[in-house]
Amino acid sequence: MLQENMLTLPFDKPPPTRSSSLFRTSWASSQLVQSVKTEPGRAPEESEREDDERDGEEEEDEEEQAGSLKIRGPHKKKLSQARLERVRLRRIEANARERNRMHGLNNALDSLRKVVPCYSKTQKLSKIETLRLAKNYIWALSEILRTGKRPDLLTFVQTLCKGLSQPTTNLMASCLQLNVCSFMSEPGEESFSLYPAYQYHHGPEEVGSRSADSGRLLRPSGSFCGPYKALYDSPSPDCSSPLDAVTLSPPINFNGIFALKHEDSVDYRSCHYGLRYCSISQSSSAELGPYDAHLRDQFYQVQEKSNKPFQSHTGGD
DNA sequence: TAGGCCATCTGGTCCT
DNA sequence: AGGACCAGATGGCCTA
Repeated sequence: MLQENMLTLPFDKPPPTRSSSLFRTSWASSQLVQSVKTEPGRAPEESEREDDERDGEEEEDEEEQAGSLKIRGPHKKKLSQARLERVRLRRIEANARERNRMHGLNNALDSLRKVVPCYSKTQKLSKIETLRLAKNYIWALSEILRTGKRPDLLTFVQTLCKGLSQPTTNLMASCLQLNVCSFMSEPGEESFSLYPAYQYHHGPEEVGSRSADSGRLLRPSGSFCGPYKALYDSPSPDCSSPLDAVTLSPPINFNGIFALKHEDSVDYRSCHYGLRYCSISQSSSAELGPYDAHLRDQFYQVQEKSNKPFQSHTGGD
């Protein structure tokens, strides 16, 4: 009965390997089944329950044989063999349901991953990063609706990256075909962080007040602020959770340089936002909506600004 | 090797 | 009673 239950685990997955979850599931189930079959090496609590159960049966037998009730004070209710089996079976079924439930949750997260602006089949966002990015994305879009202004591309990216880890931010940059190029900081040279959330936690008056060589200069380059500045003037969604502030990764410090990414480490075809720019770059303005055309223009502007220092940097060598 | 991420198991709680 | 949901514990895998 238990064996049968184990074999009908509701998975529609490839054959189990040692590293697959199905393998682990089957293994865990078989372990449990084995423990039910009172194999040696079973968990202590299992054997304890078996002992309780034996004791219970013996006591019941004694009572039946005596033909009278013996009052021995309060004692815990012993489970019959059949009931014990039922409890264990229910536990196995509950485990299967729980697995299904979590699979459903993961499927929903996968769906979410596909609609946030950074989707890569090869480098999946973690659950927490997916949720954070989705929150930022919703917030950014709602700000666009609220202000009715077109976003500055770089600021939009910064907004999306609020509170995200550095690897995720880098992935975002890759998805947007923007590569974070870190150059040697020069004294007095302005740099900015991809983490505007950080500035919120310190208040606007502190923005830009830190020295560049501290690696924490927070003010974005003014030329990139543009119409999307309204986003900075609004409360950050990240302010709601103190935990977010605590767990916020250190801001990336670079000199405000983005450059086109040439390596193909990310599946751009499946990249939601990147695809937009890929397709935009191959279209004429007439084929684009006003918003797409605007974004494309901004993208080119950022590209130009980004490549300038890069070219001068590499050209100087 | 430590830390992050993940899947799974498990017991508790709440609801039907 | 049983299912859904939740959070803690645990162990495996992967990467820096």
